[in-house]
Amino acid sequence: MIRSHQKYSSESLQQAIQAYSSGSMSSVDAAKFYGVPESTIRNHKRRPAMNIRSGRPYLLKRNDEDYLVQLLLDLERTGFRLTKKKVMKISQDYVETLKQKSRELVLVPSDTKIKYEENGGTGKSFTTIIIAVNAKGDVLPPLTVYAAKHVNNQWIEGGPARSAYCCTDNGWINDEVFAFCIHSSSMSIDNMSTLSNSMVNISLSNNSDLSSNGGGSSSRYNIQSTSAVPLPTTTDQAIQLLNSVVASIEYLDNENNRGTQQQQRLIHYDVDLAAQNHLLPTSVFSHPNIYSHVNVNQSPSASSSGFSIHQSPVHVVDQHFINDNEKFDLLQSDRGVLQKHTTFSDLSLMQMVKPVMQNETDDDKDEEFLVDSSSRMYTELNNVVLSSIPAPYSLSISPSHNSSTATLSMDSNLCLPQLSTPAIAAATVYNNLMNTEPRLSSPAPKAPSTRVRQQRKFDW
DNA sequence: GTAACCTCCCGCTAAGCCAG
DNA sequence: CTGGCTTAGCGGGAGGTTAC
Repeated sequence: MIRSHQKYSSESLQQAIQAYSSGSMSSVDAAKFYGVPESTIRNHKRRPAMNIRSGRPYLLKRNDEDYLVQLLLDLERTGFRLTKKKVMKISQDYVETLKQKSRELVLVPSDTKIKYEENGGTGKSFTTIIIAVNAKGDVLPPLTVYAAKHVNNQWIEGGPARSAYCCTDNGWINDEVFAFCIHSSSMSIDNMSTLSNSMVNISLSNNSDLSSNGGGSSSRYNIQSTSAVPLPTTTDQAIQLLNSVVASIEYLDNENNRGTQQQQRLIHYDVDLAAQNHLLPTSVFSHPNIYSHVNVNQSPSASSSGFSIHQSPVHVVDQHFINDNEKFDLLQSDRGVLQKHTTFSDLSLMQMVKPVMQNETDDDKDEEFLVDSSSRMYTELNNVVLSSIPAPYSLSISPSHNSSTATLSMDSNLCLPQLSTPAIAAATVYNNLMNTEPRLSSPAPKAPSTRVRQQRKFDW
C-alpha cells in the first residue's frame, strides 16, 4: 500500500498530540479533527522524545548551522586562510561544543582572543621574511609575506619602520610579490640583482600596459629587459642570508638514508671540485671580490643609476635559454670559454627534495606547501664578511657604511623561535643588521643550525 | 587528480494494520 | 480505543563511478 506521507502540518500534529495527551480527544477523534494518522498521534504520545519530521535527524539546529557559517565567513574576512582541513577541524570542534550538555559561560575581557594555531600546527604554514643585503652591506627594510588573503593589522605590530607586508596563498614569495618588494623599497635595481645561480640584470617600470611589451599576464610590473650572468651555486647560497639551505636535508627514505653529514660532504665535494677547476672561491664572502670574473665599474651613461657591470670574460646568457633543468653552477674557464654544467649538488638536491614532496602530497593533500619544514635545516651565516663592490648611492637604503666591508653578524641570542610574531622577528634581525659595525674578519665556522625562517605563529 | 554524480546503507519518523 | 508490530518514506553519509 502506497502511503501518503505527511500531508499535514507540524502544527496540526503538535495540536493533535496535545489533544490526545491531555485526554480531551481520543486518538481517533484527534486524527479525524486534525487530519493526522491516528497511529502517528499514538506513537508520539508513547515516545515523547520523537521529533516531528521525516528522515534522519540533522546534526545541527538551524540557528547553530547559520552561526557556524557566519563564523567561517568572518574568519575569511579577517584574512585567515581557510583550507578544507581547517574548516573540518573548526566544524568538528563546534559540533563537539554543542554536544556538551552543560555549556559553561564565562566572562572575559573584550580583548581576549582564542589562540587557534600555534607554531604553524603541522609546521607547514610559513611566513616568509625577506631582508635584502647587498654585497656592500646595505640593508633593505624587511618584506614579510603571510599565507593569507589580507594583512591583519596585528601582524605588522612590532615590525621595523618602512617594512612592507603582503600576502600570498601559501606564504611564499612569487613574481608579483618580488616586484612589489622592489617597488616598495623605492630602489632602482638596474644591474643589481642576484637570483638563483644567475646574476640577473632587470629593469622595472610600473607600466600598466602589459600586453604590448610581453610582460607577464599576472604581473603589474613590466620587466623591460633582462640578461643573466651565470654564478656558482655557492654564491647563491651565501647571499641568501635568511634561507641559506646548506643541503642539510635528511633523507626520509629508509633505503637511501644517508644523513646530514653525508649530504654536507657531498656539498663539500662539489665545492672542492670547483676549487680544483680554479673557479670561484669555496666561500664566497671570504673572497676579496665575489665578482672576480666580472669587472664592476662606474658608468655614467650605462643606466639611470650610473652603475653597470662589464662582464667581458663572461658570455651574457639569454634568459630564454635558461630553464629549470639547466644550472650554471660550474664555470670551467680552462678552455677560455665558460661553460655551464649541472653540478652534483643540483642532482643530489633534487633527489633529496623529491621524496619530501611526495610525502607531502600523500600526507596532506589539502595544504599547498611542498616542502616539510621538519626535514629542512637552515644554517646561519655568522660573522661573514661581505665583500665590497661599488654600488650606487641609490641602492643604499640604510645608512651607508664608510668602510668597504661590512660584517654580517648574526647573534646567537637571536632566539627567533621565541619571538611572538614574524614582524618582531623581522625587526630583530633587521635592527641587528643595521646596528652591526662593519669590521674585517675571516669567515667563522658555521654555527649550529638554527631555523631562521620563523614559522607563522598566532598569538593574539 | 579532483569534483560531481550516483548508489547503497542506515537511522529515524510516518503510517497502515491487527490483536487485545 | 489503544498498544504494538511492520513497512514505506525521508534524509545523511560512505563509497564507488564518471566526467573533466
